[in-house]
Amino acid sequence: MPRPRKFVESEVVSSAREVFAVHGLAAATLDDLVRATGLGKQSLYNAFGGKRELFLRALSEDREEATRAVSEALGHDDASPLERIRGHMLLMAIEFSSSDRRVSLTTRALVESTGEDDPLSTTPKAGIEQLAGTYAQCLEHARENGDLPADANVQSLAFYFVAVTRGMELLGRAGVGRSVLTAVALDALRVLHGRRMEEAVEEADDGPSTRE
Amino acid sequence: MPRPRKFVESEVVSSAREVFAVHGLAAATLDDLVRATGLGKQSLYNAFGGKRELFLRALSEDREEATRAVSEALGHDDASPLERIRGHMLLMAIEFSSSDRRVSLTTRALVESTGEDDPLSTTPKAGIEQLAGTYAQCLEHARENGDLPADANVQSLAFYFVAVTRGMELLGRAGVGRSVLTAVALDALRVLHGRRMEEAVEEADDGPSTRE
DNA sequence: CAGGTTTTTGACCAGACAGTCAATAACGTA
DNA sequence: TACGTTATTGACTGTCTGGTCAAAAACCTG
Repeated sequence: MPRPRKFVESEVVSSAREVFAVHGLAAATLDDLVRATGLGKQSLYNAFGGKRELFLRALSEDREEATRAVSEALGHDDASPLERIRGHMLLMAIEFSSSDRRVSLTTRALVESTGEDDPLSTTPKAGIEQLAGTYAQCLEHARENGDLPADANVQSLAFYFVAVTRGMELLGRAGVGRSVLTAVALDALRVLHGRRMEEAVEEADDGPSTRE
Repeated sequence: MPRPRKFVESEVVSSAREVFAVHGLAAATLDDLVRATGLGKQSLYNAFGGKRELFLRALSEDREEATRAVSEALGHDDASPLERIRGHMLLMAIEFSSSDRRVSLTTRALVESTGEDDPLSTTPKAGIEQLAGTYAQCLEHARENGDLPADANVQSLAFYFVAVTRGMELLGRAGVGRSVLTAVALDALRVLHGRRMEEAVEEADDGPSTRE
């Protein structure tokens, strides 16, 4: 009997996520969100509770999507584990050098968080650990395959890849060019292969210096 | 004959930098700055022009200090170039896992910037390139020493180290523990050495998993 | 088709915030 | 010691923001 909602919650969260990815939590105004989602202020408030809560929802979605993306990229067995990681890192290089001004909500939350027990800090931390777990799984397979030395520390390597990815995101935001980012990704991968310098060279598509 | 200032500009910038490092540009209120610097609003305004301009000054200082720190760490010839980089990365691991809630203004500026031509974006970009230049110099020495293969791409490796450092900063902010960060740093360094797994293990001080 | 429940709408509010103004104070010099 | 210059002080302001309220609307069921 109650009046039904005119919106789909997940769609609203998606739109909000877009806004937050561009502006961040503090800089995004409620009006930005109202405009982007199409809902009225009060409806937003009824459904989510406020700007911060909405951000938290968007953050969860962001985390889920990131985890899913990495899981998929590393999960297919169309290639060896190491090749999958390679493909994934190269894809990230391309993504992070796209010109849109988006920043992952994980990074945004981390930077805007006010304390270690702030959900803005704990959620990203959990996300990072989950992501690292996904990498670790793939790396473990590689180790079992003999593609990685038996004494490889799969755990720390997993966090290493998360760190590199985060760093590449920031460099991309700074406007560092695609070729550099790709080279960085290939450098990062060399940790897994020992010394194979040639690869880094053959891949870089548009020269090693940044556009300017 | 004019009335002299009661403050030293560089000290004010330093205090402001502290505030911005904790809160960021948007979230820092003018009152925070007034309290931290000891100046009145109007004095701040006279001397610098406003919050944003003050941030830009602090950002410059941040960039200079970062560059100087890396230059010094990589410049001494008390050790081989590669050993210097190693020492530096391990130091970063420790620094980034300290519990203070500071974030480099470079990272903050990048995240809060609104466009690629925004000084909040261009300054960090220049800083990153300058930093990469410093790394490149050190790596070049290593290459000349024969500590690096002749075909090593010193340029991209330099950006690689900047990226890893940035990533470690973010992980530290998320509360990832010192041992993990140290292990990450050591993993990152393996790019330079080929495959030497043992090092990563012997160095990690308090176990490879994060505290929780 | 009427009633109950919830959403929507749009006006409203109190607080905070960056920035300004005008008056006062402090200094060096002449 | 008086004057000109610049710093300081503290009160002021207009705007914007997140959040709230109350009335109207929409839907489903009985």
